[in-house]
Amino acid sequence: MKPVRTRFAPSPTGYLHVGGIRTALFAWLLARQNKGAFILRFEDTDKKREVEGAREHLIDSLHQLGLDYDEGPDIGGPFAPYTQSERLDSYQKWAQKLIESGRAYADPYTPEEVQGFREAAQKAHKPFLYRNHRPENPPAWDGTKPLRFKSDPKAYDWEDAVMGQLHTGPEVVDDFVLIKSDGYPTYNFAHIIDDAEMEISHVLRGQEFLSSTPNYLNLYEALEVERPVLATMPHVMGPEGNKKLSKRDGAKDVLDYIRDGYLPDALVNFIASLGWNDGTEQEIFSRDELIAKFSLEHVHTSGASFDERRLEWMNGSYIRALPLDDLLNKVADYWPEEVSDYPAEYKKQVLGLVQERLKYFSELPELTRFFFIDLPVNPELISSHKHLKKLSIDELRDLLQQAQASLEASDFSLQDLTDRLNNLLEKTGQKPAVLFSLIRIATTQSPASPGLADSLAVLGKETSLRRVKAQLNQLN
RNA sequence: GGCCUCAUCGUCUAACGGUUAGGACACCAGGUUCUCAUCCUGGCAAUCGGGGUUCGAUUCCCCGUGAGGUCACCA
Repeated sequence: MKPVRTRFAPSPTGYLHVGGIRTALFAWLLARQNKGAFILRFEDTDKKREVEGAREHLIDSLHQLGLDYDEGPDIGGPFAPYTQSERLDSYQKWAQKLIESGRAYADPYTPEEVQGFREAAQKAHKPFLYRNHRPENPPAWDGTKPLRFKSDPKAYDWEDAVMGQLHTGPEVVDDFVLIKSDGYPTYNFAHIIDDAEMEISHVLRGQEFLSSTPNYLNLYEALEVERPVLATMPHVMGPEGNKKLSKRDGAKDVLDYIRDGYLPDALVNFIASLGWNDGTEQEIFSRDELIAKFSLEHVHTSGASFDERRLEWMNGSYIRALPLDDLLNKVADYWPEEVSDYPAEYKKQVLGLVQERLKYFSELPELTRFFFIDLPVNPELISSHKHLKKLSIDELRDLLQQAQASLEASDFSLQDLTDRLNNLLEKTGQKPAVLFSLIRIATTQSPASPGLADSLAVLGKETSLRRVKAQLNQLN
């Protein structure tokens, strides 16, 4: 059995969105499952489209998600270099071989002439086939013209590890460009050569390459190289569900999710669940489980649309499962600015109270700000409260003064606070919905907070009473 | 337009000829001494349409319909 070697081969033209990273994830899972190798390769044969900094960005994305690769542009490997623009000699060598065997020829037409053929085909509502215009006596290839593949059109039946048995007729095989007039190979040529030279065993890629696969099969034959296992991934669709997820339509950079405080494991779990499932009702998979259970046979053939709410839920569930100390480390950069003077122990207590409310880390400031600063008294919170708005100022003040008196005598242990709050309910004859809401608003000045006794215990006596007093001043 | 692929709740999906078509997200209602959240309980909600094959079709076949992809010197 040949070793499993998979690759992720992006072009450095931008960032990775969820759809793009999924192909990388599946290739990575397959490699790890089989104790094989996962390879990163840059396909930078279109210099015009290249984006400054994209390489670093792509590498960072893989690192952040924990998709480690064994060979790549920055770490080298037995088949280096792993950047196509540094492998031009290889493409030249294989191109020569095709020329010698009569399977490649120089394209004598100008781009305008080819464009003319294309438009004529379009007008006639027929697919464009260059080979219908194949020149009878092409000039020798001097490198200034495109080099085209001389295809051998025929029908193909082949097995795709995901799609199953596939069939196409000869009408889809064409004379595509191998090497452009600028000397760089096309993707269609370069990736075939690289995959062969790098001994890639499984090629995973998106459905957009399905129609060109027969061309690749034709080229494999002409090159006399063995073809790898082909596995075609369905598209990840946008939230509308009707369009391939794309940067154009605002698909988010996976690094943005990391920045917003999504956990890599949650992202990986979520992305894997888009188009793959182990056949059971399991939803949450650890990374090790994914490696153990992944299989191409269970990758779906239909596209899945990306629902961010489901990702939020999943991330929240990962956050809740985290030991508090781990969570504390991970959220270190997400606290509100006002946090600087507070000791780690205090932050940990606060975090313990909001852990189950956190869907992603960047929510932390809005959830915890009142633990660190006195927010200005906001009369709206009472005037728009469904119970409190019915009470008079005098009633509100009276209730709050009773609470103040009791809290002044408290040691602010959670137990004592709980007892006192219960006593206050009895003494005032008020429902929690009234009394607790009032104290909660006074001490947090926020529409929502963790439980009252918990919050008071963490805030401490001095802060709590200071805020009660501020609220009382406002009620006078 | 040609070719290719796909089709179960709004969304992610389970059911590889026999189930009251299951789970999860979202949503709604109730419970957990207040809010938000967690947790628990309950609810809403799907096999695109039409033909076959079969004792029996979500499942197999055909035809429609719909969706996506592709037809570049982009990948």
